[in-house]
Amino acid sequence: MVGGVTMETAAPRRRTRIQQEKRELILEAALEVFSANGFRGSTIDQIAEAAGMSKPNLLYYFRRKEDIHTTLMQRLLDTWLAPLRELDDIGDPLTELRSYIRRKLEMARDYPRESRLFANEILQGAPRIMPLIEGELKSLVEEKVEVIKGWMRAGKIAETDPWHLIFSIWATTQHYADFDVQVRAVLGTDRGGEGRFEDAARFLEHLYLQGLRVRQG
Amino acid sequence: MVGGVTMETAAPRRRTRIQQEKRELILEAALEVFSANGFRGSTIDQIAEAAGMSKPNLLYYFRRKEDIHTTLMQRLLDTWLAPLRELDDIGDPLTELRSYIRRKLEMARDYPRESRLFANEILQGAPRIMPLIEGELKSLVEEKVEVIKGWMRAGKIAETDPWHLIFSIWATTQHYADFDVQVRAVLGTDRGGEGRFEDAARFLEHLYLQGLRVRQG
DNA sequence: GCAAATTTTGACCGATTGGACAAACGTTAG
DNA sequence: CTAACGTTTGTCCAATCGGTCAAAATTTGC
Repeated sequence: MVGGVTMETAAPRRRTRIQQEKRELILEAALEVFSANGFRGSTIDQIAEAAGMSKPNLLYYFRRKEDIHTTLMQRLLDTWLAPLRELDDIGDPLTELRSYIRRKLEMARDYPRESRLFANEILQGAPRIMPLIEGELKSLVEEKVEVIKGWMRAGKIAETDPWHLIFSIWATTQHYADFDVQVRAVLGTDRGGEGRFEDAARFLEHLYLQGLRVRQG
Repeated sequence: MVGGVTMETAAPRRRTRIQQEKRELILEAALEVFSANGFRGSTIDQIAEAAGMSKPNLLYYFRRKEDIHTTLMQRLLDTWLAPLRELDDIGDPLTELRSYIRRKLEMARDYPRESRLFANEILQGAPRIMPLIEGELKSLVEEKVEVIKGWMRAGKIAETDPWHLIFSIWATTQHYADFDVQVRAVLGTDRGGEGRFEDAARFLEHLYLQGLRVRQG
Protein backbone atom coordinates (compact mmCIF):
# COMPACT_ATOMS: atom_id res chain seq x y z
CA MET A 1 0.00 0.00 0.00
CA VAL A 2 2.92 2.30 0.43
CA GLY A 3 2.87 4.90 -2.28
CA GLY A 4 -0.69 4.12 -3.30
CA VAL A 5 -2.55 6.86 -5.09
CA THR A 6 -5.18 7.25 -2.36
CA MET A 7 -2.69 7.05 0.47
CA GLU A 8 -3.48 9.27 3.45
CA THR A 9 -0.97 11.92 4.39
CA ALA A 10 0.79 10.00 7.13
CA ALA A 11 -0.70 9.49 10.61
CA PRO A 12 -4.16 11.08 10.96
CA ARG A 13 -6.31 8.59 9.08
CA ARG A 14 -9.70 9.70 7.89
CA ARG A 15 -12.48 8.18 9.97
CA THR A 16 -15.62 6.48 8.77
CA ARG A 17 -19.04 7.65 9.90
CA ILE A 18 -19.33 4.78 12.36
CA GLN A 19 -15.90 5.49 13.78
CA GLN A 20 -16.77 9.11 14.41
CA GLU A 21 -20.02 8.22 16.14
CA LYS A 22 -18.60 5.42 18.24
CA ARG A 23 -15.59 7.43 19.31
CA GLU A 24 -17.88 10.20 20.50
CA LEU A 25 -19.98 7.65 22.37
CA ILE A 26 -16.89 6.26 24.06
CA LEU A 27 -15.56 9.68 25.03
CA GLU A 28 -18.89 10.63 26.57
CA ALA A 29 -18.96 7.39 28.55
CA ALA A 30 -15.33 7.78 29.55
CA LEU A 31 -15.96 11.31 30.82
CA GLU A 32 -18.66 9.93 33.08
CA VAL A 33 -16.50 7.10 34.41
CA PHE A 34 -13.14 8.88 34.64
CA SER A 35 -14.57 11.94 36.39
CA ALA A 36 -16.23 9.75 39.00
CA ASN A 37 -13.40 7.30 39.66
CA GLY A 38 -10.21 8.85 38.39
CA PHE A 39 -7.93 7.29 35.80
CA ARG A 40 -6.61 4.35 37.76
CA GLY A 41 -9.92 3.85 39.48
CA SER A 42 -11.72 3.38 36.18
CA THR A 43 -11.73 0.18 34.16
CA ILE A 44 -12.10 -0.30 30.43
CA ASP A 45 -15.02 -2.58 31.18
CA GLN A 46 -16.85 0.19 33.03
CA ILE A 47 -16.37 2.58 30.12
CA ALA A 48 -17.38 -0.05 27.60
CA GLU A 49 -20.54 -0.87 29.52
CA ALA A 50 -21.40 2.82 29.88
CA ALA A 51 -20.95 3.17 26.14
CA GLY A 52 -23.07 0.09 25.46
CA MET A 53 -20.42 -2.02 23.82
CA SER A 54 -18.01 -4.84 24.58
CA LYS A 55 -14.49 -4.27 25.81
CA PRO A 56 -12.75 -5.60 22.69
CA ASN A 57 -15.06 -3.45 20.62
CA LEU A 58 -14.05 -0.37 22.56
CA LEU A 59 -10.41 -1.29 22.16
CA TYR A 60 -10.96 -1.34 18.42
CA TYR A 61 -11.57 2.42 18.53
CA PHE A 62 -9.04 3.31 21.23
CA ARG A 63 -6.13 0.93 21.42
CA ARG A 64 -5.19 1.84 24.97
CA LYS A 65 -7.02 3.13 28.01
CA GLU A 66 -4.64 6.06 28.18
CA ASP A 67 -5.54 7.10 24.63
CA ILE A 68 -9.12 7.74 25.71
CA HIS A 69 -7.94 9.80 28.63
CA THR A 70 -5.51 11.97 26.70
CA THR A 71 -8.04 12.58 23.92
CA LEU A 72 -10.52 13.66 26.57
CA MET A 73 -8.04 15.94 28.29
CA GLN A 74 -6.97 17.66 25.10
CA ARG A 75 -10.53 18.49 24.15
CA LEU A 76 -11.33 19.52 27.70
CA LEU A 77 -8.63 22.13 28.05
CA ASP A 78 -9.92 24.02 25.03
CA THR A 79 -13.46 24.46 26.29
CA TRP A 80 -12.21 24.89 29.83
CA LEU A 81 -10.09 27.89 29.00
CA ALA A 82 -12.65 29.52 26.75
CA PRO A 83 -14.00 31.87 29.47
CA LEU A 84 -10.52 33.15 30.26
CA ARG A 85 -9.83 33.67 26.56
CA GLU A 86 -12.86 35.94 26.38
CA LEU A 87 -11.51 38.17 29.13
CA ASP A 88 -10.76 41.22 27.09
CA ASP A 89 -9.39 44.71 27.32
CA ILE A 90 -12.49 46.35 25.96
CA GLY A 91 -15.28 47.25 28.33
CA ASP A 92 -15.30 48.01 32.02
CA PRO A 93 -12.74 45.93 33.95
CA LEU A 94 -15.06 45.12 36.85
CA THR A 95 -17.77 44.10 34.41
CA GLU A 96 -15.32 41.94 32.51
CA LEU A 97 -14.18 40.21 35.68
CA ARG A 98 -17.74 39.73 36.85
CA SER A 99 -18.64 38.12 33.54
CA TYR A 100 -15.62 35.87 33.79
CA ILE A 101 -16.57 34.74 37.29
CA ARG A 102 -20.15 34.12 36.23
CA ARG A 103 -19.10 32.10 33.22
CA LYS A 104 -16.71 30.00 35.27
CA LEU A 105 -19.41 29.36 37.83
CA GLU A 106 -21.84 28.36 35.11
CA MET A 107 -19.29 25.89 33.80
CA ALA A 108 -18.91 24.42 37.27
CA ARG A 109 -22.69 24.03 37.36
CA ASP A 110 -23.20 22.74 33.83
CA TYR A 111 -20.01 20.74 33.30
CA PRO A 112 -19.03 19.35 36.70
CA ARG A 113 -17.67 16.15 35.18
CA GLU A 114 -15.16 18.09 33.13
CA SER A 115 -14.08 20.00 36.20
CA ARG A 116 -13.61 16.85 38.25
CA LEU A 117 -11.72 15.13 35.47
CA PHE A 118 -9.34 18.06 35.37
CA ALA A 119 -9.04 18.22 39.16
CA ASN A 120 -8.28 14.52 39.31
CA GLU A 121 -5.50 14.90 36.80
CA ILE A 122 -3.90 17.85 38.58
CA LEU A 123 -4.21 16.17 41.97
CA GLN A 124 -2.22 13.21 40.70
CA GLY A 125 0.52 15.58 39.62
CA ALA A 126 -0.74 16.14 36.06
CA PRO A 127 1.28 13.19 34.70
CA ARG A 128 -0.53 13.22 31.38
CA ILE A 129 -1.11 16.94 30.67
CA MET A 130 1.89 18.69 32.14
CA PRO A 131 3.03 19.87 28.69
CA LEU A 132 -0.32 21.56 28.10
CA ILE A 133 -0.16 23.25 31.50
CA GLU A 134 3.34 24.55 30.96
CA GLY A 135 2.57 25.58 27.41
CA GLU A 136 -0.90 26.64 26.39
CA LEU A 137 -2.27 27.37 29.86
CA LYS A 138 0.78 29.21 31.12
CA SER A 139 1.01 31.53 28.13
CA LEU A 140 -2.71 32.28 28.22
CA VAL A 141 -2.45 33.25 31.87
CA GLU A 142 0.58 35.40 31.17
CA GLU A 143 -1.36 37.18 28.45
CA LYS A 144 -4.33 37.87 30.70
CA VAL A 145 -2.11 38.92 33.58
CA GLU A 146 -0.88 41.71 31.35
CA VAL A 147 -4.45 42.79 30.64
CA ILE A 148 -5.19 42.91 34.37
CA LYS A 149 -1.96 44.75 35.07
CA GLY A 150 -3.04 47.33 32.53
CA TRP A 151 -6.29 47.85 34.40
CA MET A 152 -4.39 48.28 37.63
CA ARG A 153 -1.96 50.77 36.13
CA ALA A 154 -4.91 52.72 34.75
CA GLY A 155 -6.38 52.86 38.23
CA LYS A 156 -9.48 50.91 37.18
CA ILE A 157 -9.14 48.19 39.81
CA ALA A 158 -7.18 47.83 43.03
CA GLU A 159 -3.48 46.95 42.83
CA THR A 160 -3.11 43.29 43.74
CA ASP A 161 -1.38 40.21 42.44
CA PRO A 162 -2.98 39.32 39.08
CA TRP A 163 -1.72 35.72 39.13
CA HIS A 164 -3.29 34.97 42.47
CA LEU A 165 -6.44 36.81 41.44
CA ILE A 166 -6.82 34.32 38.60
CA PHE A 167 -5.99 31.40 40.88
CA SER A 168 -8.57 32.49 43.40
CA ILE A 169 -11.27 32.77 40.74
CA TRP A 170 -10.43 29.29 39.52
CA ALA A 171 -10.47 27.95 43.06
CA THR A 172 -13.73 29.53 44.18
CA THR A 173 -15.70 28.62 41.08
CA GLN A 174 -14.41 25.11 40.45
CA HIS A 175 -14.92 24.36 44.13
CA TYR A 176 -18.65 24.08 43.44
CA ALA A 177 -18.02 21.28 40.96
CA ASP A 178 -15.11 19.47 42.56
CA PHE A 179 -16.35 19.59 46.14
CA ASP A 180 -20.01 19.42 45.23
CA VAL A 181 -20.91 16.61 47.61
CA GLN A 182 -19.33 18.45 50.50
CA VAL A 183 -21.04 21.73 49.62
CA ARG A 184 -24.42 20.03 49.37
CA ALA A 185 -23.92 18.05 52.56
CA VAL A 186 -22.88 21.09 54.58
CA LEU A 187 -25.66 23.29 53.23
CA GLY A 188 -28.26 20.64 53.96
CA THR A 189 -31.45 19.91 52.08
CA ASP A 190 -33.00 23.35 52.45
CA ARG A 191 -30.09 25.52 51.30
CA GLY A 192 -28.32 22.90 49.20
CA GLY A 193 -30.77 22.82 46.31
CA GLU A 194 -30.19 24.26 42.87
CA GLY A 195 -30.32 27.74 44.37
CA ARG A 196 -26.86 27.24 45.82
CA PHE A 197 -25.31 28.42 42.57
CA GLU A 198 -27.30 31.62 42.72
CA ASP A 199 -26.18 32.19 46.30
CA ALA A 200 -22.59 31.47 45.35
CA ALA A 201 -22.76 33.84 42.40
CA ARG A 202 -24.11 36.62 44.59
CA PHE A 203 -21.44 36.07 47.23
CA LEU A 204 -18.54 35.88 44.79
CA GLU A 205 -19.76 38.93 42.96
CA HIS A 206 -19.84 40.86 46.22
CA LEU A 207 -16.44 39.59 47.30
CA TYR A 208 -14.62 40.35 44.09
CA LEU A 209 -16.33 43.58 43.13
CA GLN A 210 -15.83 45.13 46.54
CA GLY A 211 -12.46 43.46 47.00
CA LEU A 212 -11.11 44.85 43.74
CA ARG A 213 -12.76 48.23 43.92
CA VAL A 214 -10.29 51.09 44.04
CA ARG A 215 -10.16 52.45 47.54
CA GLN A 216 -10.58 56.16 47.75
CA GLY A 217 -8.54 58.32 50.08
CA MET B 1 -8.41 -14.30 79.11
CA VAL B 2 -12.03 -13.42 79.38
CA GLY B 3 -12.78 -12.10 82.84
CA GLY B 4 -9.15 -11.56 83.65
CA VAL B 5 -8.33 -8.80 86.10
CA THR B 6 -6.49 -6.75 83.48
CA MET B 7 -9.09 -7.29 80.81
CA GLU B 8 -9.59 -4.44 78.39
CA THR B 9 -13.01 -2.89 78.08
CA ALA B 10 -14.26 -4.78 75.05
CA ALA B 11 -13.17 -4.02 71.48
CA PRO B 12 -10.29 -1.50 71.44
CA ARG B 13 -7.43 -3.74 72.49
CA ARG B 14 -4.45 -2.12 74.06
CA ARG B 15 -1.52 -2.01 71.66
CA THR B 16 2.03 -3.07 72.30
CA ARG B 17 4.89 -0.65 71.79
CA ILE B 18 5.78 -2.25 68.48
CA GLN B 19 2.18 -2.06 67.31
CA GLN B 20 1.96 1.63 68.09
CA GLU B 21 5.20 2.38 66.30
CA LYS B 22 4.50 0.26 63.27
CA ARG B 23 0.98 1.55 62.91
CA GLU B 24 2.31 5.10 62.90
CA LEU B 25 4.91 4.12 60.32
CA ILE B 26 2.24 2.60 58.12
CA LEU B 27 -0.07 5.59 58.42
CA GLU B 28 2.75 7.95 57.48
CA ALA B 29 3.59 5.83 54.44
CA ALA B 30 -0.06 5.49 53.50
CA LEU B 31 -0.54 9.26 53.65
CA GLU B 32 2.28 9.64 51.18
CA VAL B 33 0.92 7.01 48.80
CA PHE B 34 -2.81 7.69 49.09
CA SER B 35 -2.43 11.44 48.67
CA ALA B 36 -0.40 10.96 45.52
CA ASN B 37 -2.44 8.21 43.87
CA GLY B 38 -5.88 8.18 45.47
CA PHE B 39 -7.41 5.18 47.19
CA ARG B 40 -7.97 2.93 44.21
CA GLY B 41 -4.77 4.10 42.59
CA SER B 42 -2.70 2.98 45.56
CA THR B 43 -1.65 -0.59 46.26
CA ILE B 44 -0.90 -2.26 49.56
CA ASP B 45 2.49 -3.20 48.16
CA GLN B 46 3.32 0.46 47.55
CA ILE B 47 2.40 1.40 51.09
CA ALA B 48 4.28 -1.56 52.52
CA GLU B 49 7.39 -0.66 50.57
CA ALA B 50 7.15 2.98 51.63
CA ALA B 51 6.86 1.79 55.22
CA GLY B 52 9.81 -0.55 54.82
CA MET B 53 7.98 -3.80 55.46
CA SER B 54 6.45 -6.71 53.63
CA LYS B 55 2.83 -6.78 52.53
CA PRO B 56 1.74 -9.59 54.87
CA ASN B 57 3.49 -7.78 57.68
CA LEU B 58 1.53 -4.63 56.96
CA LEU B 59 -1.67 -6.63 56.83
CA TYR B 60 -0.89 -7.88 60.29
CA TYR B 61 -1.38 -4.35 61.61
CA PHE B 62 -4.24 -3.31 59.32
CA ARG B 63 -6.35 -6.19 58.13
CA ARG B 64 -7.76 -4.37 55.15
CA LYS B 65 -6.58 -1.60 52.86
CA GLU B 66 -9.69 0.36 53.66
CA ASP B 67 -8.90 0.26 57.41
CA ILE B 68 -5.74 2.24 56.79
CA HIS B 69 -7.63 4.80 54.78
CA THR B 70 -10.45 5.31 57.26
CA THR B 71 -8.02 5.58 60.17
CA LEU B 72 -6.14 8.21 58.22
CA MET B 73 -9.28 10.13 57.35
CA GLN B 74 -10.61 10.18 60.89
CA ARG B 75 -7.37 11.61 62.24
CA LEU B 76 -7.14 14.03 59.38
CA LEU B 77 -10.52 15.67 59.87
CA ASP B 78 -9.66 16.61 63.44
CA THR B 79 -6.47 18.49 62.62
CA TRP B 80 -8.00 19.78 59.43
CA LEU B 81 -10.86 21.53 61.16
CA ALA B 82 -8.77 22.90 64.01
CA PRO B 83 -8.33 26.35 62.41
CA LEU B 84 -12.07 26.75 61.94
CA ARG B 85 -12.67 25.65 65.53
CA GLU B 86 -10.44 28.47 66.69
CA LEU B 87 -12.54 31.05 64.88
CA ASP B 88 -14.03 32.80 67.87
CA ASP B 89 -16.36 35.55 68.86
CA ILE B 90 -13.80 37.41 70.88
CA GLY B 91 -11.55 39.88 69.16
CA ASP B 92 -11.97 41.93 66.02
CA PRO B 93 -13.93 40.05 63.32
CA LEU B 94 -11.65 41.07 60.46
CA THR B 95 -8.61 40.07 62.52
CA GLU B 96 -10.22 36.73 63.34
CA LEU B 97 -10.97 36.05 59.71
CA ARG B 98 -7.51 37.11 58.64
CA SER B 99 -5.99 34.72 61.16
CA TYR B 100 -8.21 31.93 59.94
CA ILE B 101 -7.18 32.51 56.35
CA ARG B 102 -3.53 32.63 57.30
CA ARG B 103 -3.76 29.43 59.30
CA LYS B 104 -5.54 27.61 56.49
CA LEU B 105 -2.92 28.78 54.02
CA GLU B 106 -0.15 27.61 56.32
CA MET B 107 -1.79 24.21 56.48
CA ALA B 108 -1.91 24.06 52.70
CA ARG B 109 1.79 24.86 52.68
CA ASP B 110 2.87 22.57 55.51
CA TYR B 111 0.44 19.67 55.07
CA PRO B 112 -0.28 19.41 51.36
CA ARG B 113 -0.57 15.64 51.49
CA GLU B 114 -3.40 15.85 53.98
CA SER B 115 -5.18 18.35 51.79
CA ARG B 116 -4.83 16.19 48.72
CA LEU B 117 -5.97 13.09 50.56
CA PHE B 118 -9.09 14.95 51.59
CA ALA B 119 -9.64 16.38 48.10
CA ASN B 120 -9.28 12.95 46.57
CA GLU B 121 -11.91 11.54 48.87
CA ILE B 122 -14.40 14.34 48.21
CA LEU B 123 -13.81 14.18 44.47
CA GLN B 124 -14.80 10.52 44.44
CA GLY B 125 -18.02 11.43 46.18
CA ALA B 126 -16.79 11.00 49.77
CA PRO B 127 -17.77 7.31 49.85
CA ARG B 128 -15.87 6.64 53.05
CA ILE B 129 -16.34 9.83 55.09
CA MET B 130 -19.81 11.04 54.20
CA PRO B 131 -21.03 10.48 57.77
CA LEU B 132 -18.30 12.73 59.14
CA ILE B 133 -19.14 15.40 56.57
CA GLU B 134 -22.83 15.34 57.36
CA GLY B 135 -22.18 15.17 61.08
CA GLU B 136 -19.12 16.76 62.61
CA LEU B 137 -18.23 19.07 59.73
CA LYS B 138 -21.77 20.26 59.07
CA SER B 139 -22.50 21.15 62.68
CA LEU B 140 -19.16 22.92 63.07
CA VAL B 141 -19.90 25.05 60.03
CA GLU B 142 -23.38 25.80 61.32
CA GLU B 143 -21.90 26.95 64.59
CA LYS B 144 -19.40 29.25 62.93
CA VAL B 145 -22.00 30.56 60.50
CA GLU B 146 -23.86 31.86 63.53
CA VAL B 147 -20.73 33.60 64.78
CA ILE B 148 -20.27 35.28 61.41
CA LYS B 149 -23.93 36.23 61.24
CA GLY B 150 -23.52 37.91 64.62
CA TRP B 151 -20.66 39.99 63.25
CA MET B 152 -22.79 41.00 60.31
CA ARG B 153 -25.77 41.93 62.47
CA ALA B 154 -23.45 44.01 64.63
CA GLY B 155 -22.27 45.84 61.52
CA LYS B 156 -18.69 44.67 61.97
CA ILE B 157 -18.37 43.12 58.52
CA ALA B 158 -20.33 43.42 55.29
CA GLU B 159 -23.58 41.48 54.95
CA THR B 160 -22.91 38.48 52.74
CA ASP B 161 -23.59 34.76 52.71
CA PRO B 162 -21.59 33.21 55.59
CA TRP B 163 -21.76 29.69 54.16
CA HIS B 164 -20.22 30.70 50.86
CA LEU B 165 -17.70 32.86 52.67
CA ILE B 166 -16.45 29.75 54.41
CA PHE B 167 -16.51 27.75 51.19
CA SER B 168 -14.50 30.40 49.38
CA ILE B 169 -11.88 30.48 52.11
CA TRP B 170 -11.57 26.71 51.92
CA ALA B 171 -11.36 26.83 48.15
CA THR B 172 -8.78 29.60 47.88
CA THR B 173 -6.44 28.23 50.53
CA GLN B 174 -6.60 24.52 49.74
CA HIS B 175 -6.11 25.36 46.08
CA TYR B 176 -2.44 25.95 46.84
CA ALA B 177 -2.07 22.38 48.07
CA ASP B 178 -4.43 20.51 45.75
CA PHE B 179 -3.47 22.31 42.54
CA ASP B 180 0.14 22.89 43.55
CA VAL B 181 1.67 21.51 40.37
CA GLN B 182 -0.53 23.76 38.26
CA VAL B 183 0.20 26.82 40.38
CA ARG B 184 3.94 26.22 40.18
CA ALA B 185 3.85 25.50 36.46
CA VAL B 186 1.86 28.63 35.65
CA LEU B 187 3.95 30.89 37.88
CA GLY B 188 7.17 29.60 36.36
CA THR B 189 10.53 29.19 38.02
CA ASP B 190 10.98 32.81 39.04
CA ARG B 191 7.63 33.46 40.72
CA GLY B 192 6.83 29.85 41.61
CA GLY B 193 9.35 29.44 44.42
CA GLU B 194 8.58 29.28 48.09
CA GLY B 195 7.59 32.93 47.98
CA ARG B 196 4.35 32.02 46.25
CA PHE B 197 2.71 31.41 49.61
CA GLU B 198 3.67 34.88 50.78
CA ASP B 199 2.21 36.35 47.60
CA ALA B 200 -0.93 34.31 47.99
CA ALA B 201 -1.31 35.38 51.62
CA ARG B 202 -0.97 39.02 50.68
CA PHE B 203 -3.49 38.73 47.88
CA LEU B 204 -6.07 36.82 49.90
CA GLU B 205 -5.70 39.21 52.80
CA HIS B 206 -6.38 42.12 50.49
CA LEU B 207 -9.30 40.42 48.79
CA TYR B 208 -11.10 39.36 51.95
CA LEU B 209 -10.35 42.35 54.14
CA GLN B 210 -11.47 44.83 51.53
CA GLY B 211 -14.23 42.53 50.28
CA LEU B 212 -15.73 42.20 53.75
CA ARG B 213 -15.15 45.72 54.92
CA VAL B 214 -18.35 47.57 55.72
CA ARG B 215 -19.06 50.02 52.95
CA GLN B 216 -19.72 53.50 54.11
CA GLY B 217 -22.26 55.75 52.53
C1' DG C 1 16.74 -19.45 80.47
C1' DC C 2 12.34 -20.71 78.87
C1' DA C 3 7.68 -20.84 77.55
C1' DA C 4 4.13 -18.07 75.78
C1' DA C 5 2.90 -14.43 73.01
C1' DT C 6 3.92 -11.47 69.36
C1' DT C 7 5.93 -10.33 64.98
C1' DT C 8 7.70 -11.41 60.32
C1' DT C 9 8.04 -13.98 56.21
C1' DG C 10 7.38 -16.81 51.88
C1' DA C 11 4.27 -19.13 49.42
C1' DC C 12 -0.01 -19.10 47.72
C1' DC C 13 -4.99 -18.00 46.06
C1' DG C 14 -8.96 -16.25 43.52
C1' DA C 15 -10.47 -12.13 41.34
C1' DT C 16 -9.69 -8.38 38.39
C1' DT C 17 -7.12 -5.89 35.26
C1' DG C 18 -5.42 -4.11 30.48
C1' DG C 19 -4.86 -5.88 26.34
C1' DA C 20 -4.20 -9.44 22.15
C1' DC C 21 -6.18 -12.21 18.64
C1' DA C 22 -8.52 -14.71 15.29
C1' DA C 23 -12.80 -15.83 13.85
C1' DA C 24 -17.35 -14.30 12.82
C1' DC C 25 -20.42 -10.81 11.35
C1' DG C 26 -22.07 -6.76 8.71
C1' DT C 27 -21.69 -3.35 5.12
C1' DT C 28 -20.81 -1.60 0.80
C1' DA C 29 -18.97 -0.73 -3.88
C1' DG C 30 -18.83 -2.69 -8.26
C1' DC D 1 -23.80 -11.66 -6.10
C1' DT D 2 -19.45 -11.14 -4.21
C1' DA D 3 -15.08 -9.64 -2.81
C1' DA D 4 -13.05 -6.29 0.08
C1' DC D 5 -13.28 -3.77 3.91
C1' DG D 6 -14.96 -2.36 8.35
C1' DT D 7 -16.96 -3.91 12.70
C1' DT D 8 -18.03 -6.98 16.62
C1' DT D 9 -17.43 -10.74 19.63
C1' DG D 10 -15.69 -14.79 22.56
C1' DT D 11 -11.78 -16.46 24.17
C1' DC D 12 -7.62 -16.14 26.07
C1' DC D 13 -3.33 -14.32 28.53
C1' DA D 14 0.07 -12.42 31.67
C1' DA D 15 0.33 -9.15 35.24
C1' DT D 16 -1.35 -7.25 39.26
C1' DC D 17 -4.44 -6.91 42.87
C1' DG D 18 -6.18 -7.61 47.92
C1' DG D 19 -5.90 -10.86 51.11
C1' DT D 20 -4.90 -15.74 53.53
C1' DC D 21 -2.15 -19.03 55.97
C1' DA D 22 1.05 -21.76 58.29
C1' DA D 23 5.51 -21.76 59.64
C1' DA D 24 9.56 -19.40 61.18
C1' DA D 25 11.74 -15.80 63.82
C1' DT D 26 11.63 -12.68 67.47
C1' DT D 27 10.24 -10.45 71.65
C1' DT D 28 8.42 -10.54 76.19
C1' DG D 29 6.96 -12.02 80.93
C1' DC D 30 8.48 -14.65 84.57
